[in-house]
Amino acid sequence: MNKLDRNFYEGKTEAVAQALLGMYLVHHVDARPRIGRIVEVEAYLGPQDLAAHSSKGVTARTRVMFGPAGHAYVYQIYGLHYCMNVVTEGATGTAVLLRALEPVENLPERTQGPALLCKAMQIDRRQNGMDLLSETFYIARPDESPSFTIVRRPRIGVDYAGQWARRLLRFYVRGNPFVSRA
DNA sequence: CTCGGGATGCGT
DNA sequence: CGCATCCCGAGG
Repeated sequence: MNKLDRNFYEGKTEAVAQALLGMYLVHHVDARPRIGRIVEVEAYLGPQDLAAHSSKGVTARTRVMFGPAGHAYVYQIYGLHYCMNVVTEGATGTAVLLRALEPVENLPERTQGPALLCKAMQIDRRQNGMDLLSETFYIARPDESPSFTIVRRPRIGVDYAGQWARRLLRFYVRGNPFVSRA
């Protein structure tokens, strides 16, 4: 496994989103690595993207989105769930939401959906703002990855975002059983 | 300060 | 389709 470097995250958001498919998300909890293969993501393109939290500008909540690439933006939703994003580009308010994992090591079976992903990986507000170049929380390229086809679809749950809701910014691995809402 | 609603998941 | 459950961001 090869940990992704800063340069990877600084790429254009749509490209980074697609490149994250097949990568391994790793979180060491109690000295045991929880590992999942990323199989579904969504790109959020910055302040002009009405579906993105950064469309509200820089606030206490979106501060991390406007920070350096390669950090985790974790937020609470509906009062009880968490969702994790990877900040991209750099100080641009852009990010990629991680929506589903295929369990690889030390994970429960239910990892399909952004909140289940966080629950399985034990990710919550404590990980907000963490640098993904750390020793215990990072994303890595596996030594070998099976080839796959990427499917593009509209993002989930952003109907309020007008024309932005129609953009094909959700990407997933075709045929993978862990993709949410098949 | 109040208040409306949300990048979800689960049960009915 | 309703609900849990909390905090963000807007407005007074």
